Amino acid sequence: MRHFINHTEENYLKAIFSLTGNTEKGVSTNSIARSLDTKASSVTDMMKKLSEKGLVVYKKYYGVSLTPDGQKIALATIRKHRLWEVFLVDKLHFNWDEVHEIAEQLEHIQSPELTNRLDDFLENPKYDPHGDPIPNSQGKIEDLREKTLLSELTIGDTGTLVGVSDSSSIFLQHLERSDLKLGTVIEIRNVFEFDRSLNILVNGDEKHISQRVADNLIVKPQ
Amino acid sequence: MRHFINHTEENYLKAIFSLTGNTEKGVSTNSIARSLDTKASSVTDMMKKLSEKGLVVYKKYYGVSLTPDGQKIALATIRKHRLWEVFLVDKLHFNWDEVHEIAEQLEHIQSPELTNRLDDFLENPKYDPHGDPIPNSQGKIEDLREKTLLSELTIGDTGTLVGVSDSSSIFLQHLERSDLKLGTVIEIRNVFEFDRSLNILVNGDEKHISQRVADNLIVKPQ
DNA sequence: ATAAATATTTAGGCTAATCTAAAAAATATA
DNA sequence: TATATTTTTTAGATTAGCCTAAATATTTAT
Repeated sequence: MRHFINHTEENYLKAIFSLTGNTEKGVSTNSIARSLDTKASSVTDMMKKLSEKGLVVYKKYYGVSLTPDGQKIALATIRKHRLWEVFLVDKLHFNWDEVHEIAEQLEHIQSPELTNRLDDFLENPKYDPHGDPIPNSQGKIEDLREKTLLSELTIGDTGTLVGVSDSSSIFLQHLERSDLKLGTVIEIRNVFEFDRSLNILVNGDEKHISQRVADNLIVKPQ
Repeated sequence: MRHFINHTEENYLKAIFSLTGNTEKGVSTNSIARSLDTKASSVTDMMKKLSEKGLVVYKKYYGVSLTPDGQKIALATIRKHRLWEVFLVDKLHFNWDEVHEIAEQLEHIQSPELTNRLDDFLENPKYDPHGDPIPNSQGKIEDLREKTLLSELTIGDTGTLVGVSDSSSIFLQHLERSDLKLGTVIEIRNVFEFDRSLNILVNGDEKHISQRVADNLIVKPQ
């Protein structure tokens, strides 16, 4: 039984997917509302609808989780989003901090054929411009990279920046000003106990970054 | 005063634009309804709305026409549609009969920057895969080609196929089967008075086509 | 010029997605 | 454990876009 999924439903499914993370238990109504900038009562309404469509498991007062079908749609949407981001950066030369809003629109274009051809055109990229892995056409995410947060490293350690946990343009622009891009090699020179801020060596220059920043940098240790 | 224009409104404006053609007078409610596959009463509702937004001139019972603002939006939408069609055919290798539906979705993506960068990426094409001219970023259509319908030519005349009046996939697939693509040179060998059907020479082969087909082929005479 | 046919608008409803405010359930606290 | 706080759901409205059926205006035909 084929369901037609719209824009709005895709956004709800995507939000539930990312809020679920690795945890087992259901996602709260409030957290979904916060993440989609809407009200809890609207979320409740939508959960009833998605539940009837068999895309989420919803029990009153107990939060929601995705069914396999719901997960498939969420992953397909994420796949589209990330592929379009690659297109925007690699082909149209947008900066990595400019692509999110546009990809939010493009991710809702319905045409599996388009998505797969785009994937081929881009030469089947494995990661988007923020280092997030791109699900394959089966919806599977294969991310074999060894990675940790920069804030987990200690003095003397070196890592290559392979991703960011926060893709907001304000954060990405902040990184640019510190010369930090994907692929940049970072060495920890000092960690200050007081506020957990750090001195790092980037392209031969020593810089000072806050814990907040270090917490959002994903690195491959060397 | 910046107005937010959505998907639906863009479709109405586009429909009015193409129904207007070169004529002076307003477009009828019924024709808009037919072209958008909706009801006349829905059109009336929308005309009131668009009229309040200053995008159409609407007087009860007298049909509608676009204001300069409305025309600008219609042309911007057409520009996006045609650029995306070029992308789909030239870069993703879709056939010219497969791109319309997808472009109908892509044309609503809101980002002037995206449109202009796409234009540059495609090397500023002047025509889409069906030979329709692409408005520039100012919304101006510059089509200096001398052209007529194939059905206007007479025996012995030769023309190059530069466009089609009907972009439906059924028609385009029909053309493919007769070896007719943009750029194909066509010579009129015979016109049959009875049904205005014709014999044409295409790539050294003589073919027979109906008047209906000839009426939808736009050629540059030689 | 009048009647018939056609086109358009109005009136009143429907659905999806949202909202606010009130009610109910779950959780935290004393 | 009883009460207070927080979270979630329900109830009832709202808006956009659409619909049908009825009313009205325009156009065509006699």
